[in-house]
Amino acid sequence: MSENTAATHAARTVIELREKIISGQLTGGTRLFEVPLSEELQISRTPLRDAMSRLTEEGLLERLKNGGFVVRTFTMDDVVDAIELRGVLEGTAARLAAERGAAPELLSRMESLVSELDDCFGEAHNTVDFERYSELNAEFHQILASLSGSDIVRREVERVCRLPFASPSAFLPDRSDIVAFRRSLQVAQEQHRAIAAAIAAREGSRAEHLAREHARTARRNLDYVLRQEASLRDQVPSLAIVSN
Amino acid sequence: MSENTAATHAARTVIELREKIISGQLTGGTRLFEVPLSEELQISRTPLRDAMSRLTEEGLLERLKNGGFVVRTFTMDDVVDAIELRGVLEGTAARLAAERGAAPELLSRMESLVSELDDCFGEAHNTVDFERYSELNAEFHQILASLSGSDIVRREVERVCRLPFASPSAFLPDRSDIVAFRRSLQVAQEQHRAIAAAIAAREGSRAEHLAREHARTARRNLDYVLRQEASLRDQVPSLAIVSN
DNA sequence: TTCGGAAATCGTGTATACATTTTATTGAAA
DNA sequence: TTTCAATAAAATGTATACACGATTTCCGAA
Repeated sequence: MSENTAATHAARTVIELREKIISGQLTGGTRLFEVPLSEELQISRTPLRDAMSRLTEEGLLERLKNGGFVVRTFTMDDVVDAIELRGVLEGTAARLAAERGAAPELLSRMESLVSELDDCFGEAHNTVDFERYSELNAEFHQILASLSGSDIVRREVERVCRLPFASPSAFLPDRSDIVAFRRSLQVAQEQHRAIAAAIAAREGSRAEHLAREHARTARRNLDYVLRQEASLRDQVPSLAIVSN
Repeated sequence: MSENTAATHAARTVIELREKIISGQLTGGTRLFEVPLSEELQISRTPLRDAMSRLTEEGLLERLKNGGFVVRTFTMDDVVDAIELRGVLEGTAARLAAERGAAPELLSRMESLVSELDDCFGEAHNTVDFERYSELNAEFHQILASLSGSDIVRREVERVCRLPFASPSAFLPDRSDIVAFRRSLQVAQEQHRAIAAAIAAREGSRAEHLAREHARTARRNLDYVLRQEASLRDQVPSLAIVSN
């Protein structure tokens, strides 16, 4: 039982339904009928509709033409495209930050994040503090989204990152025993460093293309999961939402 | 009774509120209180909330932390950034269409649109069929969004275009007597031709940068309106939503 | 005067009954 | 058998009453 202590029924229902969709319990194309679902969730139709509407804003549901909601269907192509799109948008955030100049506090925070990320790699070859890396990585990307000072750009970057498989943390490999994965973390960290440096040096085009390539690290990990070790797929929570 | 014959009260209210927001009648930051607004619109709170939720999906309203909705505020910086973002996203659509290959029917439709757009320019120097140009231009951009075959990309391109000032038709100048405007139409049309050619030739990078530059035509027109003839601003409907 | 807190007010959250539309079913005629 | 229309059912649309929470107001005490 999830001890879900949100203020309102609608907010709690958003969390419950989101969890069921992301986990694959509610599969793409499933229509959500108000009456049976509200009975199952033990709330009335009013907060349920509110919750479904918010999940539509979030991109997890779609409205049907003549009323009603369905769970949005995501294919593996969508995953690839969403990652590409994150790269494009983060690249734009990076380029604009470089061209227009980044806020000094944010830029220096980004630079110290790079140092802290360095510290996640231990002396021994295959020790990495994943939990810490993951947290810092999330903050790095969040700052990148804000760094250009454009609300419009930040908003759209954060929007695409809300899709579970397009999030910067979606394919962070948590198994340092796989050589390819450990190396990809090191490559990604070098990209973090280069992105921060390019922005600081006002090198817009370089910053943009670095950020794009950085997103492709996620795609590379995805490809590895799918091609090299298909059995891994079921262990990647981000992919539970994807239709087969 | 309003001439607005939508099926449901909610749908009609979406249209009414959208119109009031876009026209500047409801200014950014205005909070929409449910009880008085529902009385004014002569509907109950239920369809009103539904309508406001849909307008939030559309990006015209925002949800407040403790409930309620406000009209989203747009600054002139937001207009510039949204145009830039449209360029980035249309550029991505163009690049992917080139790299992955465009559907033949769509590509040939795009090519014939280029021809039809040519025909909008009359023999005489300053005659242009604006209405037809505007329609064809809208279809060109709609096809561009779809041309990569990626639903994710198409969806996000169309999303940013939904902001009234970021639409490809937002700053189509309708006065051929102003030399700078007439020339900008001709430049834009040459860009249409080049974009279609680059996609057909599978030149991804060229297609991307052409589409970006094409969006900057809108920005150039915007700058002209603001700097050269400030008095024009009130005549541009797309800018009514922008705060002063 | 200033601060704290109780009470009133304002506004959204929720449940529910009923209306309307959409979709499915059924049966008769071609 | 197929098709169409009438009808039943299912599902969403809408109104409304009441609950709850947040905010503001106002009064009394320090």
